[in-house]
Amino acid sequence: MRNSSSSLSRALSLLDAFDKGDGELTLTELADRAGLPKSTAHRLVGDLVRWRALERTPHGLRLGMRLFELGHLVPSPRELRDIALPYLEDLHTTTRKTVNLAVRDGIDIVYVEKLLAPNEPVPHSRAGGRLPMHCTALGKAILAYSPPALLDEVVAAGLRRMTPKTIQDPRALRTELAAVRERRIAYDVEESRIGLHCVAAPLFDRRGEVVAAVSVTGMQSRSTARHLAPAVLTASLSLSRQLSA
Amino acid sequence: MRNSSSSLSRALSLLDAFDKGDGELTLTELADRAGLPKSTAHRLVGDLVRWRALERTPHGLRLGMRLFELGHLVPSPRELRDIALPYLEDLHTTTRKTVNLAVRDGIDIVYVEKLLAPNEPVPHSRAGGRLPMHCTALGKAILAYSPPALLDEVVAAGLRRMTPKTIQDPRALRTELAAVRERRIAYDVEESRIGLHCVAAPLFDRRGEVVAAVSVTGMQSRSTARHLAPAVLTASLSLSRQLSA
DNA sequence: AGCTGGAGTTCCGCATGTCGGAACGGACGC
DNA sequence: GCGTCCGTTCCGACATGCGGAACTCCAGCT
Repeated sequence: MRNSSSSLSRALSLLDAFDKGDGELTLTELADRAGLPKSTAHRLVGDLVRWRALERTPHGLRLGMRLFELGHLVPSPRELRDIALPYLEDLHTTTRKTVNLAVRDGIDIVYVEKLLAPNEPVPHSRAGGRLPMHCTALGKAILAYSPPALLDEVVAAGLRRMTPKTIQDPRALRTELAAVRERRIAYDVEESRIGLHCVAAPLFDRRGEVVAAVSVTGMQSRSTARHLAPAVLTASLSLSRQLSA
Repeated sequence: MRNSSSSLSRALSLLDAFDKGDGELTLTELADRAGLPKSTAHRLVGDLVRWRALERTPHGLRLGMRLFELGHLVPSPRELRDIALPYLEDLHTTTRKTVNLAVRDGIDIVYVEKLLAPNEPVPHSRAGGRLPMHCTALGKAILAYSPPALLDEVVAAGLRRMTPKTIQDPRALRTELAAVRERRIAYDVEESRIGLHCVAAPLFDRRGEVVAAVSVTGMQSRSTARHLAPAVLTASLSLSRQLSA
């Protein structure tokens, strides 16, 4: 098995152990999660700490500043964010809601930027966070304009149920996406989290391919969501034009 | 030499090759920068691509989304940012200037968050960016309240000249830091970039140790900088109190 | 076309660096 | 003072990473 054999991929599996929530792990926990013998983990961790992918704390290990730095250098989200930020801010000040920018990554979306609504408490997603496409407005906006093969992938991976309202039937998802194409707007009606509504619109690059989506979220009713659709759509059109320049 | 011998550190040196500006490199460039034979680089890159630390593009390789994700999970900046954001926003709306939050990393500061002034063009630093401590208000604010050994390290590393006004004399730096301690405010008068003024104040955790600093920047004159000092100081005190909770 | 330079990829034998069980040592907390 | 769970060290066997060299492919010249 070429996959887990190389010492590099063993080391990377150590880093993977951190994306399930907890910010701090002991060496033993780390070795267990990564499925490595303690002594192997120990040696690899030594290198990772030296490079500052990991940091030692009094009680264990956690991800280090080097990863923070590199994460901010990743070109695809960085360039998109730099262009989009002014538009997102406009949307934020006019709607006074939480504004999101996300890109596709495999069959998920990854949040690139999130401008929080003033009073809102902790959101359930964050910049750098990942959610499935089928249950988010952002994801559906992107999926609706992607090649059909992507939808097949999403369906094949299974439409995981996040709330009682999550779309789980592939046929229902198909007709939903057709509706999205008609409006150029996608909704999420408590499909990723109960109580959460969201309106999103796709963003296209100069080749006319979907690369990302914008959304406004955090409202309580379906009707306010509909009410905000024009603002989101307008922002998405301006931004797509900017991305084509 | 244990350092460059392990295959893991070779792989990490490939990632290091990206932090000098350019977002996209060819395999050969990458191998050269990392000082590795092409065939070795090729094999390692294969693993990194599989893990999505790197992505292949038509013309080369660039940092991948996995690093973006992990970068946002790094606890120390993340937790600080989450707590500080509301205070930064207050400072931003009241001053209408660019607001920065940075932590110390070795003898540099690393920007954790940056709220841009509305009209300002491209700033010279960004979230995830790194600058020396001795030539920035943020750095001096942190350095002034750090153990003396740190100052020695900074001096030993050499006070690199960024502009004609950069402090290069260790004695001058010492007296400057004493002044910072007296005011609880640090200034940067075109010491990191000509035309750029900055006011910063330190942030303390519950143990009374400096962990970070806030600043307001982007003004043209020394007097407006002085004028904004009370706002920065107030924000830093509130924030320090919050960090102690 | 034909050539040339530089890109990425493949091959394969050598030996180097990795593997991991097991044993050690230290810090808690019961 | 005893058990437990942590991190660290050791070392022989061996698997794996190493990298020079050779190959292919494409783009741009002449």
